[in-house]
Amino acid sequence: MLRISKMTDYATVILAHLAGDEPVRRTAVALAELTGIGLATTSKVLKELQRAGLVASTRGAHGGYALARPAAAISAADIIDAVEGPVGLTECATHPGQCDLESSCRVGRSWQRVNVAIHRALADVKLTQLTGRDGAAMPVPDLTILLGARPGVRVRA
Amino acid sequence: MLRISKMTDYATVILAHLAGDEPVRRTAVALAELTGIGLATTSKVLKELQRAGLVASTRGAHGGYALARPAAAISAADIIDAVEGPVGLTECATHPGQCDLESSCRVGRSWQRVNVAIHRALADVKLTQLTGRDGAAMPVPDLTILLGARPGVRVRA
DNA sequence: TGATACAGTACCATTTTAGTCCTATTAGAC
DNA sequence: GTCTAATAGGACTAAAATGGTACTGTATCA
Ligand code: FES
Ligand code: FES
Repeated sequence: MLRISKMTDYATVILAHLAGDEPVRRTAVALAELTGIGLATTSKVLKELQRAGLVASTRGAHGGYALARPAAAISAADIIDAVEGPVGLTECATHPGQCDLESSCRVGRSWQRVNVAIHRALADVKLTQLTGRDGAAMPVPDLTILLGARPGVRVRA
Repeated sequence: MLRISKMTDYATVILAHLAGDEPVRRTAVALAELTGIGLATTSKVLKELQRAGLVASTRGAHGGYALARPAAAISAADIIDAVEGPVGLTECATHPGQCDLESSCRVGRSWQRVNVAIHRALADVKLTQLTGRDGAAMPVPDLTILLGARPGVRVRA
């Protein structure tokens, strides 16, 4: 099945430790100890998250990292995009026209649609849900794979 | 974003060429020519598809491959599983208990649920839809990410 | 029995991933 | 000011996954 990278998993774990009940600021060292992930790696991940704007950093003494926005406003899709970059579901999807098979292949577009559908689904999964601290059964994101829809026939967006 | 492997894309292209209006049987060589994929690679993919039970093979003269079931009964999930194996979304998901971080990490389970949700979504996307030969806007799989649901609270399954 | 076509698998090259390390920069404390 | 705690940004390496090829064996049919 589809796979998220280890780094993305790390990122989630780290973010979860920053998503306390009120906003906390923690140093990379502290987070490394809390999570059990190697310091260097923790640091690397945090830098990526900061570049992507998911965490805010402060340098110098008493510095550290904190969530840039509330946990409820950070989605699984955000995390994945931050760590893994915006690579598409298929290779052809990202560089259209580059693929040799494109002539005999009517498949690319479809995968691409699956792609956005999944992405959209993941965008509805918030960090609060990933950490499990989100209380009772929440309003379920009514996600609909719109693969079948002809272009423009947006179904239940 | 999440990525399917090139091999999976190949598989889809190949399957698409087997999914004519009525069941066709084609040799690996023919499929390689039709699709533009290298013969060796085509062959490899076909073997995997046959092991997974998606295509049926006949050996010897006049042999070849054909779909093992109607295109409408083959899903994107089937294809991915066949080619990429049953690896989970996270590493921890597949070998529970193996992960060092498992103590400080309450994330694994959640990803796993995301995993099954996506898998379920992909199971509703049929080969007919991937090839685009499925006529008008089809009944949309009413897929629901059930991440928020507490265990047992199955939402709109 | 020979030709055709699949089955299995071992193999290699390339790319991607995971992880480390080093240097620069910023902020605060004394 | 300058020392120290912390992040920023890379370069770099080792290990694994991926994509692709080749070879050997086996089944089927004319
Ligand atoms: S394989 Fe590249 S466009 Fe379909
Ligand atoms: S990282 Fe392995 S269980 Fe969460």
